[in-house]
Amino acid sequence: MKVRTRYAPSPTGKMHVGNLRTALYEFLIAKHESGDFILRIEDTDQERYVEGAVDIIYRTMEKTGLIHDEGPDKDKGFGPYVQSERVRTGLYLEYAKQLVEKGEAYYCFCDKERLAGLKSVVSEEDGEAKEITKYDKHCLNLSREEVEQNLAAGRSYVIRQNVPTTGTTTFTDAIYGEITVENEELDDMILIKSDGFPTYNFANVIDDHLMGITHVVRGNEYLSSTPKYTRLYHAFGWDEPVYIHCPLITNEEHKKLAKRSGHSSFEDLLEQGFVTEAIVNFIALLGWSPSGNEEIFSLDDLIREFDYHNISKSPAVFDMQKLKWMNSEYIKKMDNEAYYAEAMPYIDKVVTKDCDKKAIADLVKTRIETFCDIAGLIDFFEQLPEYDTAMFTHKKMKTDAASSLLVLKELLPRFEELNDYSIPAIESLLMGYISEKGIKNGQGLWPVRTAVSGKQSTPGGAYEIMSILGKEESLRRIRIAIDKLEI
RNA sequence: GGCCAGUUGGUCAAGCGGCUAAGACGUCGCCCUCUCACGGCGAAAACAGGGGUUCGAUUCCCCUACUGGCUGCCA
Repeated sequence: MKVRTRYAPSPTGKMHVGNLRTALYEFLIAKHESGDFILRIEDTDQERYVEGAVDIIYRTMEKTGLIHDEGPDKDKGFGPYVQSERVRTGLYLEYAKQLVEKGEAYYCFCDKERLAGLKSVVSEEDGEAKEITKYDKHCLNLSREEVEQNLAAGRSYVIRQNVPTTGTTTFTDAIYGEITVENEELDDMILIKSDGFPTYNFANVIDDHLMGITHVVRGNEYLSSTPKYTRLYHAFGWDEPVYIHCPLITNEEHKKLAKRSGHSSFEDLLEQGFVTEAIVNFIALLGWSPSGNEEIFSLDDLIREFDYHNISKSPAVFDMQKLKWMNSEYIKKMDNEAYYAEAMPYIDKVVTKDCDKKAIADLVKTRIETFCDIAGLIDFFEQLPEYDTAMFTHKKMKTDAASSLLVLKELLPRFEELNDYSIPAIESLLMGYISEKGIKNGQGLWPVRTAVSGKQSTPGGAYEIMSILGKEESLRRIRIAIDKLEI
């Protein structure tokens, strides 16, 4: 049987990394087996619907390369692929009625007030009070006539699943194995809401079946409601898909990754200067591990390597440090054209004067983890910072204020005469001077680099910096240094 | 509170009855070096606790602890 997976997001805002990982795994499972990957929009909750969220989903999937074979924009006959459109066909209600006929579901006319009366308050260990509701099957006792009357009278209703109060329900998850729960623990969940829309819990089962989905990937948080889905499949006489529940992704405090973490969404990460491929690579490895020791994977590599059986059971902390490392690996491997295109906007923001910005980009390439790091490294090209002459004293370089002053004063006229400020020309001038004086490289180069940058550490050395600054600015900075040192 | 699940170094993780318990990030040290990086080499660092089963448990079973999830006309 052909593998068919689906990514079924609710359009409620940004692309959470947990959702992105789910989409990625669904995509990889399908593509690993040359199967179909379907996009279905689950917008059954109009209250949470966010304008533009669907576009974010499209954009993210395209940018990350998770291209779907079927979806709202690529109807292959299983559509519509948007649940609100499916509601209009009346299909969910039809299926719900089938269950009512079978005694697996029932109409419920209870109002909010009665439901509220069912709540029992329980106090958690941390002192917080929690309300718990379990429906008491009150409306299950309604006779067929009473139901008909209520319906005819236009009373507001929902349709609930009828779960037996005895026995157990068992399902199998590909990661967690066999899980059995007491039916007593299962609430009669709502299938059709009073606004006529199906709940996620119901629509999800119907659509997965109708669309021929073979593997369902979703977060661990659905593990507890899966028995209810199993009952639904059984009630209809349908085969269940393979369930693949993924461990949660948490923040450093081991709490579910929340919006305020600042790196919870794909968009946040892009803003923070991360490369799309690195994000995808990193997320793939959160909760899944390949058979070998390799960690850098392109999407194609992942398709080849991915085996969902190796998904782990325990939650994974979203480790920014490792993402940064991985990002730096991707930056180092980028070809020049792509790298310049990405880096240039960040450089332009800091360096406004005319100079060889590609040279700046080159200097910074092996020194950044994210593109946002660029600004802090190259600010001195734009403007010589205020600095203290103590910086000229360096024990290991065997330099101090006096020796530096001497070096700079001797070098100044030579640089004034020099017209070719290319790296090789500057290098030969400096190295010529150093060997002529019989001093160590550091003794000659440290003062120059310091003078010309005004910083303790810089990307690149004296040659590179002077070459980028050009003759005029280099001389100006050397003279400033001399002035400072002479006081 | 109830139910479900999880627990290998700080983090991601391999392991699937017998190993000096991989690898990666991070940390630290050394080398390279005009600084910072890059690169190279190396070090420290882990099986939550207690019972079983077994000749032998990180691996299997039970209990405890801790963590997380669910307990919505949200998904």
